[in-house]
Amino acid sequence: MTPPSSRSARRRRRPRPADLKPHEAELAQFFVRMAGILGVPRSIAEIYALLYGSSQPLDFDRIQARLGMSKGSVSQGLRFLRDHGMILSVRVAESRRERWQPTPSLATSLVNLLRSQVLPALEQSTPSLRRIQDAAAAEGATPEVLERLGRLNRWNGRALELAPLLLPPPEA
Amino acid sequence: MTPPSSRSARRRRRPRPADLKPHEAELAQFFVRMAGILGVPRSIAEIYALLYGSSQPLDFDRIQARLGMSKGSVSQGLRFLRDHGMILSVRVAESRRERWQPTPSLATSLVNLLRSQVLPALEQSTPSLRRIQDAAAAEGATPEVLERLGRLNRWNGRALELAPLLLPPPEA
DNA sequence: GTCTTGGTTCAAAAAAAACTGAAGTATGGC
DNA sequence: GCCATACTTCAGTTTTTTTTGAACCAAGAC
Repeated sequence: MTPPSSRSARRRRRPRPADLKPHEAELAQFFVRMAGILGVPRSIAEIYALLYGSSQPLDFDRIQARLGMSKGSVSQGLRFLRDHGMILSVRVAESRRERWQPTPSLATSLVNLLRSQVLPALEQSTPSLRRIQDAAAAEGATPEVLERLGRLNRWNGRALELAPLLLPPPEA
Repeated sequence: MTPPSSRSARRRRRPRPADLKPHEAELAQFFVRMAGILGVPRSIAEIYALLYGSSQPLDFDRIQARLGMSKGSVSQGLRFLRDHGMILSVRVAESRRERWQPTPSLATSLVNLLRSQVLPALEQSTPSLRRIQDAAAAEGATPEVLERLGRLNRWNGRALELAPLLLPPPEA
């Protein structure tokens, strides 16, 4: 996104008082960059990266300590990741705390994430698109414009049909 | 994006002093929603939508007037769309002004857009990912973590190989 | 029941992105 | 060359998103 600002240039690294090893920091950087493309906040990407590179599940306090972020951010980040099926909690008998680890398939996680962003937009748009096409027709738009709008409509419909096949609904 | 804010909930419509017909406004809304997913600014989506629904190419001043946005935004928006191969200019003999219209294939436009966002991130990441994997191995990470990192690495490589096939390089 | 632990919530602060507009530049017409 | 038109640039401002942290709540231990 070169001109107005830039999704790529954005998220200029404000160094967080984190306590990560160099390769952990680099992994975080990678996930932050990728997440940026979809507009997922830095703090969430950092949490995921930490868990992704960790040999064992981590609990709330450890995550907060290693990343040096607020309780609020950790809580919201974990909620987001959990809701999108990107992390799982395991509980050990001795402790009341939940311990988190990444879901086995990153691919599935990404599809979940995309679905959750794209589908609602598509659904909201369906009736709109039809109205737009009708209005344009009624107003004497050129065949070329009508064809463009028609294609938009068909795409929307096909995308909605295909979506459920990608993965079982929300929780899966 | 439910918790921190939301890419979907964001871009709450601040009504612009625009002079669009109802169906044009609705089309703009559609493109703004879709663009939001990829983090493309509202003003850019509005310009594209206006051109997309227009029966003839429009010039700079007309775009500015219809959308009620600043010269700066129109200029930057057109640059972005042009640079990503999403619009084309036609010139008529009598006038010095450029007149803009959408590129024939929206699909191609979208692929361009994606490429321009994803590719640089992937390229930047390649050396990083290898270092991360090595560092983790050297540090005695579990086989599970090493496997995760390896998969990341392979994906990155495959994505980079595939990318050039999607479409001829930058300008095309 | 009451206390402690393990979080969640949300209003306010901070940071980042997007937009504006006035000043600047480039190109065509003369 | 000189002027006017047609943009482009970018510092400053506005808007939106993200983060913080203190107050709150819930569940298990006692």
